[in-house]
Amino acid sequence: MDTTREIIILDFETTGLQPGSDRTIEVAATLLVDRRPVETFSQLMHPGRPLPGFITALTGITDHMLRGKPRPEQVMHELRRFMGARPIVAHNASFDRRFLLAELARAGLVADNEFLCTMRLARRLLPGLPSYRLSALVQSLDLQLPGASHFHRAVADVNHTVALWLRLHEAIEQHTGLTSPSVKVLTRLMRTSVGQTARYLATLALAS
DNA sequence: TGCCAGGCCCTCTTTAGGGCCTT
Repeated sequence: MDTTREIIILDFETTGLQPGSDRTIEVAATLLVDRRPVETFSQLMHPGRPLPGFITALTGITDHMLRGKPRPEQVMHELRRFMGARPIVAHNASFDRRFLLAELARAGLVADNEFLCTMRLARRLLPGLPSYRLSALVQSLDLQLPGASHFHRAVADVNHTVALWLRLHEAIEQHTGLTSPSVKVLTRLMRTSVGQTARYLATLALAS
């Protein structure tokens, strides 16, 4: 699927950093059609163990909030249907990709969706910023959203990632004239070294 | 028992090391 006309913006909250031993506790996924949010899937999940104190402090999610919630492997079936084969966008996408594949595998599912990373794209399209963590980008690019100020909750982080995704499209259009870059172009851009980005964007501008 | 990721990115680099980013 080489078009970004329909795309999924994804974010997981988890019990830690290791997909092999940690579990997902919250997911949010927003379907964008022609860059407009159409539908959001979100769900808290019970990881089957008490939350580390650090995670409760980071996310605000408590054991009490997860009581009675479905296990991740139950939620993955619904998430898989919601995402379909659409490309997936996430901030530091390798993290969410590894957790998605691990939880899908526990549910007996697989996925081969393309992944696009707003952090890697931002480093190339918006160079010179002091930090590329999501909260810092939201602040430095003035992307704050009403009612979505709590970072490290899945829906809020997805909403901020949507805003960043749209801002990155503005930058691509400014540099190249492309209004709807393909997955292939965005993947190539992500894999271009930071130092070679200007050259690649110039190539795209000439071709468009 | 003790320890615990993975991958990108920069630079005082490439026979490497450390910081960043995700939770």
